[in-house]
Amino acid sequence: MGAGIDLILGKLRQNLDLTEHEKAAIRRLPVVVSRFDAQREIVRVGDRPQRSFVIISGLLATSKVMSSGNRAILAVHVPGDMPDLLSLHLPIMDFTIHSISPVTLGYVEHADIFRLCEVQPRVTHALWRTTLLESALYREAVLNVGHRDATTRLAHLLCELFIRLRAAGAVSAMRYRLPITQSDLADITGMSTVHVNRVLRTLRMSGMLTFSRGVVEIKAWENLADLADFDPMYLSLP
Amino acid sequence: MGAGIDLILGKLRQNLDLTEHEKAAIRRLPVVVSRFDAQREIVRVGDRPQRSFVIISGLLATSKVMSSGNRAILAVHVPGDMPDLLSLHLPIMDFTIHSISPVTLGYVEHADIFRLCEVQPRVTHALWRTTLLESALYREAVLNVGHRDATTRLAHLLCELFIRLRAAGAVSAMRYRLPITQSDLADITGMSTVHVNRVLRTLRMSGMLTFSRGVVEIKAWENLADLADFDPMYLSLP
DNA sequence: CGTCGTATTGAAATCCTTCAATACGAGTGG
DNA sequence: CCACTCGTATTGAAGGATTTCAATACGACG
Repeated sequence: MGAGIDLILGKLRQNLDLTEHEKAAIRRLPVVVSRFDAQREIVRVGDRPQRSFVIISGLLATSKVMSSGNRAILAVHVPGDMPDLLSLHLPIMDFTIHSISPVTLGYVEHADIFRLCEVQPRVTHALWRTTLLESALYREAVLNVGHRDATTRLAHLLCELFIRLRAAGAVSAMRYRLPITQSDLADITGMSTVHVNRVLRTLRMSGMLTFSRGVVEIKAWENLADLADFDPMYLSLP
Repeated sequence: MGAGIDLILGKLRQNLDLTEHEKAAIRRLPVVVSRFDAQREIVRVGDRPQRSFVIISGLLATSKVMSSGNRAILAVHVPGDMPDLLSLHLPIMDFTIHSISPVTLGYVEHADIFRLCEVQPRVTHALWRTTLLESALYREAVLNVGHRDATTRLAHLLCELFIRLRAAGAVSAMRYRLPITQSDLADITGMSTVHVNRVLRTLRMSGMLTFSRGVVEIKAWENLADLADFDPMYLSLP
C-alpha cells in the first residue's frame, strides 16, 4: 500500500533529505493495512507491541485514565503520524491509543524496521527525528494545558490542529474537519465540557472561529493566533 | 572526565545492554566540562547547538515564556539527563534551558556523537531511547499540570523528583535536596506562588511531606503516592 | 543591625466547575 | 411524514478552587 508509506516518507522527508535509494528501501517495507471504527482501542496500557503503525487516514488520541476515573487526552494524532513508534525502544506501553474517528492504519513489523535501520543508518536518524518532533508536541502541550487560561488553551489547540492537518494535506481553505465532540475537546484541554461550550461561543462571537458539527472554520487567523499565543516554531515545519 | 560519561552510561545501560566494546567507545568521547552558577541560561530560543551536554551535577529546567510574560517551566532535569540531545536532529531550539542550582555539565560535540553512531549502531539506539524516556516525562507532565488539581499536581511532581533523583543516586533515605523556591514550583506546576505555599502547608499538616529550605522530606510515601496518583511506570525504571 | 529575597497569611475577586434543566439534530421505526 | 429516542449542545445559577492584591514575617548574609 503505497499511500501509507508515502505518508511516512512525507514526514521523514520534511527536513532530512533521504536519497532515492533510501526512499526505495522504505517503500519496500511490508505494510499491513487495517481499518478501525471510531472509539476503538488501538493500543492498551501494558501492551508490548511487536509492530508500529502510521496513520493513513483518520484521527487517533493518546490518553491515560486518572485515579479519579476521568480520561485525559494527551495528544491528538493526524495522518502521517506514528504515535507508537516509541515502542521500538520503550517496550511496555504506559498509555492508551484510541481512534477518535474511523481510521486506516499501516502496520510495519518492528523486526522489519530494525533490519532496514541496519542497512540504512540514515533511516534510523530519520525515524529518531520523527519521535523528536512528536515530543515537541507534548512539550508544547505542557505549556498549553498547564499554564494558559481556558480561552487561550482551546484557541491554541485549534490553531495547532489547523497547521498540522494542513501539513498533512487535510485542509481546504481556512476550514478543516475535526470529527470530535465538545466532550473530547474538554478531555484534551483539561476543562469541563460546559466551559468548552462557553469558550467556543466566545470565540464564535468574537468572529475568529466557528466549530460546528465537526468542522472548524477559521475566520480571522491573525487574531486567533495572537489570542492563542500560537508560534508554530515548535512544529519544525519548513 | 569519567564521572560525566559514566553517568551517561548509567542511563543508557538502564535497559539496553551495551557491550564492553561499545561502552569503551562511549568513554573515549571527548568531553568538555563546564560549570555554571544558578539562574544562568545554558541554551536559548533560536540557538543552533553544535554540541550537547550531560548533567554531571545540579539541576536544570526547560522553560518557555508566554505572551503574558510569565515563564513556564516544562521540565526539570537531574544528573545524568541530556536535555538538549534533541538538537542532534531538531537544529533550532524552541525553548530555553537554564540552571536552577549551580551545575556541572559535560559537553560532547555533535560531530563526535554522529561519528560514534556510525561505528556503533547500537549506541544510536541507546541515545534514541534516552530521548524517548525524556518524552515520557513530558507526556506525564501534560497529564499532571493539565488535568489534576493543585494538591495532586504538586504531590506528583515531588514524587517524580524523588524517584528520578534516587535513580540518579542523589537521595539519602527519604529526603532529597531540591534547591528551588516556591516561586519555581509555581512556574513548574502552573499555579500561583501563594497557592503553592498553601498546598505545601496542607501536605505538611497531613504528615506526608515537608519542604523547607530546599530539602524535601517524605514522611509517608504510600499515602503521598496515593494522593499524587503517582504510578512510576512511565519512567521505565527497572 | 539592616537589607533583600523568600515565605506566609487574610480577604476579595475571578475563573471555572458542578448541578440541573432544556434544546437541538440525526437516525429509527411506525 | 411523523413521533420517538439518544447523544450532544446550550444555557442559568450556585458553589468551589485558585488567583490577585496587600500586608507581614522570616531568614540568610553582608
